[in-house]
Amino acid sequence: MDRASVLASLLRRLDTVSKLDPADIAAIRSLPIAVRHWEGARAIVSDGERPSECCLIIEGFCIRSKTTEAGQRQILSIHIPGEIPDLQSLHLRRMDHDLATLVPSTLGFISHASLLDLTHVRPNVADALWRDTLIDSAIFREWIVNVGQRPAPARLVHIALELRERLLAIRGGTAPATFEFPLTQEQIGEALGITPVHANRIIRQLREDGIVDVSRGQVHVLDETRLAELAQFDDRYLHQDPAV
Amino acid sequence: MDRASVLASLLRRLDTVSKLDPADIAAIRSLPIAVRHWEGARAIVSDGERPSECCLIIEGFCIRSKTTEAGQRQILSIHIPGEIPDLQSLHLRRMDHDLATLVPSTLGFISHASLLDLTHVRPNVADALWRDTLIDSAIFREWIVNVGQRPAPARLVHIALELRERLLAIRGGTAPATFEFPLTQEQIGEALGITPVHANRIIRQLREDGIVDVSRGQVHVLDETRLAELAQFDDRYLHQDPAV
DNA sequence: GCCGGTTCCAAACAAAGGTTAAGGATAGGA
DNA sequence: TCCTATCCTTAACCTTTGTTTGGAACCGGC
Repeated sequence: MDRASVLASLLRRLDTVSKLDPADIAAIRSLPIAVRHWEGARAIVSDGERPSECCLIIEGFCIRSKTTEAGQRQILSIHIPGEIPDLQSLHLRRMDHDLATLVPSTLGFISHASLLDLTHVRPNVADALWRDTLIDSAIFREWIVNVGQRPAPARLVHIALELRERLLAIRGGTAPATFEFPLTQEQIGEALGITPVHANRIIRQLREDGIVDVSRGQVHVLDETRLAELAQFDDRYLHQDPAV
Repeated sequence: MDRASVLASLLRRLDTVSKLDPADIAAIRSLPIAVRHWEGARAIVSDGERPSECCLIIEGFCIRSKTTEAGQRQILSIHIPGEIPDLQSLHLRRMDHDLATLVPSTLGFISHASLLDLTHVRPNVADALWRDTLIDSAIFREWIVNVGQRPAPARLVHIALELRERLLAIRGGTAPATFEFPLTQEQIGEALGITPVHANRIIRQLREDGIVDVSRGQVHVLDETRLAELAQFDDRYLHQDPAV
């Protein structure tokens, strides 16, 4: 995925509901972006830092996480191309969590200065970016429900289906039976609030039950019907549809 | 707490970092607000609805929650006077969760139209409100960590200390040993992702251990030192200090 | 082709939390 | 005053998840 098509997917997302006019789109397109490559499993910005730029994912996967004083890490969200996972740093100067790559990635950095400038000159763009951070927030809410209320197997498949849905939104097409899910079992545990040993247990169980196979960084859906029944996934909280 | 002082506490919060000028403040003060009284434990806006106004809490306590298909409720956040718990509805048309009062409350309703208008005319105000929703988001992140990583007793005291800290920010003074915490044990369970029976168990244990007494809608701190040790509460994620 | 690290897998046992069930306290209304 | 509803409390038992541990498989670098 190159820079042009990533900007396209960013623009597509921003354009839902908020009606950007051609000048808004041109202004976003002409934002200065510094493209850099990043190794896998490397920090982009860390808890406590004060970044001066935001990071657009052009290619790859990133995660946000927080580590407790006791040293336990909780993964907060998974991010895909076309997203700006640290947009909040535009108005929250000091990072309260970590952002890191999951796999080797191509990132585009946009300075806070140019983004702030743009939002002040073009209220439509400000609304669209604001809305994007609000969807981020809606995903956090569902993540709380997931970790707080669902049993571990349902937690795993819910997160997997959310990721598939979001990949679909930027790539188009129909829901694939196999898709990328580049987390180790340890990271899956950190996302679900369980130990890696237990993550292994439920992954094995889901495979044996013929529902889904999570392995080697991929998800293979084995039984779409039972998967849907288990996950109880309803995509309304992603606010993808501009009509509603 | 009357309307003027609530607007004052709202303004104080919005004014951190974002530098509102006198005209911005005057514009916020002259927003049309419809004040209404609400019973306790009543819905304000519900999942799926499309509200046309936002709700400023003038007096009382509110909570946001989501209910799964299986009928389990997860409380997502607790809100206090001076906050606008459904500000996100300004750009996310359809509610993806419920907002309800916890106790009898006085609410001030502000139309989306007048708020949108204000943000378009005054970029400073837009930034301040945007920032407010980003802090909301930061609190969700910490809530995920709480539910995902901490054992149940630490979860409870962490939430209690967060609430005390936020009450302090609007009321001023020093941290009180006793403060309001108007949740039943069932609601505490819904907030922490545990059953009411287990909530009762840990509350009793914390009381027996002489750490904290949670009862009759109040928190009484018995041992500030051991409480802090258990909660591992660090208020940085609340982004209250304009200097950092 | 070997080596050291990571990841995955698995079993036995321990602890935390869920379930069910039932009695007791409290407060407002008839 | 009694009645009723809600909340709190407790106990016994069961299920899920954590802990500890060890081994197998895989992979990149030498």
